[in-house]
Amino acid sequence: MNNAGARRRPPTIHDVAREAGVSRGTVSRVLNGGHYVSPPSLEAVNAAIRKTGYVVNRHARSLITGRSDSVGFLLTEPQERFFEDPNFNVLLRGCTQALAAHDIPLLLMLAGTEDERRRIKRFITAGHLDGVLLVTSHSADPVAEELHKAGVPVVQCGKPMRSGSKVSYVAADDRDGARDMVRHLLSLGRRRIGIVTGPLDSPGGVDRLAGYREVLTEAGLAVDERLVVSGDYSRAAGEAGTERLLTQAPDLDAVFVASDLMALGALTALRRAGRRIPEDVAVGGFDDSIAATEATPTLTTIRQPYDRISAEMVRLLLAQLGGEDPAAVILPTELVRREST
Amino acid sequence: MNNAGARRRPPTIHDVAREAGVSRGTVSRVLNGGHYVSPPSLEAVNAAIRKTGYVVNRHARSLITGRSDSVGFLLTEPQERFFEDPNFNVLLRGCTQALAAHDIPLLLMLAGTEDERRRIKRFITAGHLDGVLLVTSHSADPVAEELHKAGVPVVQCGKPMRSGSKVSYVAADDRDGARDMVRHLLSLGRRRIGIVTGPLDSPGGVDRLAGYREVLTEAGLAVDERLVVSGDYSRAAGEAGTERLLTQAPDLDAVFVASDLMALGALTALRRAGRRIPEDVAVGGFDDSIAATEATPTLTTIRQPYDRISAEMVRLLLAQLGGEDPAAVILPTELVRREST
DNA sequence: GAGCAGTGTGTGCACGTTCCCAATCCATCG
DNA sequence: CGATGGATTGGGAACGTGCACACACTGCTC
Repeated sequence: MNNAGARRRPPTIHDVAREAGVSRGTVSRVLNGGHYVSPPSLEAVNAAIRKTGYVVNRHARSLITGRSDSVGFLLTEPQERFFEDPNFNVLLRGCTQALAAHDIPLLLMLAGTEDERRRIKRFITAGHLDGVLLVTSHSADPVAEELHKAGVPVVQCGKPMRSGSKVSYVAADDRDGARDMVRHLLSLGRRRIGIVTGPLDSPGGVDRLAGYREVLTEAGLAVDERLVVSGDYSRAAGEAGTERLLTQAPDLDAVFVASDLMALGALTALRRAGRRIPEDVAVGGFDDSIAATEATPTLTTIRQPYDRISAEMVRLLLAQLGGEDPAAVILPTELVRREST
Repeated sequence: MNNAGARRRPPTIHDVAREAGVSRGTVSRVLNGGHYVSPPSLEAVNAAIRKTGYVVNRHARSLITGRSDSVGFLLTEPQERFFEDPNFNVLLRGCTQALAAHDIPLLLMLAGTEDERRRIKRFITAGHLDGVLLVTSHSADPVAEELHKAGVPVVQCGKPMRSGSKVSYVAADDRDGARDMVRHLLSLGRRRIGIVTGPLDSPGGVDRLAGYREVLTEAGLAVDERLVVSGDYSRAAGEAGTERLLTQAPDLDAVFVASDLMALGALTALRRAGRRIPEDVAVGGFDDSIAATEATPTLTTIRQPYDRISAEMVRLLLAQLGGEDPAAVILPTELVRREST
């Protein structure tokens, strides 16, 4: 007889208690920190756990504690963006690993359509999740606020649009990063610096543009509005935006593109227009995603510390679960110089 | 007073029963299919559910049913590959959505290191998951077999290495796809066709190579071993492999590269060697990933129906959960012609 | 030696659900 | 008219755990 496939009934806390010669209560105490347990009991229980192969039943525990000991990773973004943009993956992996270190499973929730959003919102507010890590690039999204209002701990990636919001978030210092890049371009002697911005309904997009304006003004250069076009971080937008720039200001000698993915599009557009990079036009990106090193030429960019961002998101969420108040973390960026400037 | 953040106690099945004027049992029956419930009761219960906003407590349910009503998506792959290869994302999204349609949450588990593998294996075999969707590109991986032996339903993406295995899997018809591509290259008049294979410890890699050999032999061409090098689906391997090909067989006029990602590397290597694509060397990829359309020139490739693959994986898993036996599904591929040939 | 504080241990209850069995109702049949 | 049986309903028990409480024991103080 082949009985592979027949799952045996897993050992319970009772089995462990019997094996160790103690009561359920003592086993439970060992499982939850080991306070008020004598050394002999502790040892006996641990031995029994090893022997029986006991693993706590999370459902029974959750039923009584009211916690689920799991968190959700919510991505509210059109589906194509998820494939196209490697940054989501980096964040997803970072969060998964940071949580794994705490033995907390991560539930992946993709809310592309309005229908999915509704379903997911109901799932979360039903109390099936202790908290939510939220990733979205158009931060006007009300979902963070809604979940927070419903009493669900949330940490958002990127600054929320509404300034009065009490939602936790982790973001890179967009404005400072933009300043660094534009100063770098100026230091190369470039004076006609264009910009393809991020979405201007998000603080990330707004702040990068603000840094650009600030440095130019500071350098005594008037901001020429023909050098400013807006995009949405996608590759296609980078290409289209750069084409507009070339039309509006054919004399540009540098472009600051607010995401690496858009910068790839910019390279395509510039090459098609016969401009050499970086000789004719220097190109600066933002993110330092995997795309930056794979591009030809490799891309000078502003590095966002994604590994730290995901680690901080998890840290803030766990802190909230521990009763602390929501908080904000701004992380520094760094200029990475490569061939495109 | 601001009491946002105070989660109210959610309504239970008792509340619904009281509201509807029936017993818990009746509510439970409505929740689980509505058999043996009179129309008036059914209506009353549904009204009460709407009124109270009741959502079933999955933990309490799982505790008694022994099911968790959630499945895991397990990726056993070095971490970099997860970022680099867009195909994983496509699969991940496909599975998430197919499961969402059944209201089944997906837990993401990334097993890059040996330590993570152990932790995850313990988690799964502890019964916290009803089943596992497994994605790996080196299918010699014993984890599928192990989980299956432990009684956990598994569906693997890609054919397992061990032929005696009873593990469910979904795969594209690798051999047939390879045949189509090589026939296509032959039809263009190419006669010195190189190949950069996938990992040869996986059926996918082996089968694509087999298809290549088969068509060449069928066409009366001897297989020149200098035209065969092996890779691992990564971009870097594609570049290195193509360089080796150019050294071993400088007269090649086409390359069949066993993944689109490797094909990107091949384009780089060929361009560096001064070969025009497709005039001097035609390049054919495999996958039809997002990379294929973003490459310059765009890539002729063999389309793997990823959307159908993920849908079938979920279907097979749910079938197993319903008591059906493991099964295998092979899906047809399709040649997509673009600029590189 | 009684009282007390602190440590260690066992037990009953509750969490919210499903499952199972018994009870009831009603229509049909002999 | 009683028996039969299917449809419908209610309620007890159980799932495995954490928590509150009661109790036992120790060592110390007065």
